[in-house]
Amino acid sequence: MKDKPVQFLIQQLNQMKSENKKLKELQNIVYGNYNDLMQKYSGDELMKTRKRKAPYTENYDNFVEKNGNSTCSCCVEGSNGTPNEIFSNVSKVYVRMDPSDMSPVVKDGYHWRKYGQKVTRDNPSPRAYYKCSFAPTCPVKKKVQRSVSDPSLLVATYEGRHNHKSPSEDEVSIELSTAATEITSSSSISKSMVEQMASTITRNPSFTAALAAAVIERILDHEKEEN
DNA sequence: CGCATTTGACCAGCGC
DNA sequence: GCGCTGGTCAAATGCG
Repeated sequence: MKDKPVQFLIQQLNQMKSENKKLKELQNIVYGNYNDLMQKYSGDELMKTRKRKAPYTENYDNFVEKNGNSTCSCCVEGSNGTPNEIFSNVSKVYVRMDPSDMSPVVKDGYHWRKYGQKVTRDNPSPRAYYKCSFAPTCPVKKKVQRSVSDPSLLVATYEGRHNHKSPSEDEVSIELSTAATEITSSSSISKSMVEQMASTITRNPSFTAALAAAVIERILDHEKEEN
């Protein structure tokens, strides 16, 4: 009886490892695309194409199509500590939304305060501007706008780095550690309870997005350490 | 009543 | 210098 929840958690762990492997493959694709871009444009040429000092590429539709990722719920792009400063501290997250859900909200586990909205020239969908409100000193901002070619795809552009942990990351770790404590300290825990807990966590869109955000953060931290 | 959101005004960068 | 555009501010408004 006691082994079943443990086996279930091991199964979940293997599943997470599998997903982690997929994320690594995605990361390699992103770096490949990034290197292609860097070869095509020198930093000066890239800046010449910018009306403003936008520190990132706008060509996210090409990115999605290149990877044939039309059904993925979440894709990431971005880099840090690269030789070219214009790409630093900026990342993009692509979130496919339910077509019936027209609210331009990306659930990524952080708390955001909307401070502006603007209709831009190249996209009829309004662009929303958010600041991280979880920590008063957190400098992170994000812009959220629907893709021109695919209105069900939300493009969230993050600028800066969080100087605090993700709230949802805390929640998830608390839930997991609580489950682990209960499993090891009690033999009466039911399998259905564990399954329900795992199901609740994995079906939560904010968990998925928060996981992606956490992976990006780890990658950026790793790169920063290497440089 | 307090907080978050909305939205028009304002500012700054860029091209002409 | 002027107009266009993206980004930010802050007063007004809405909601729990």
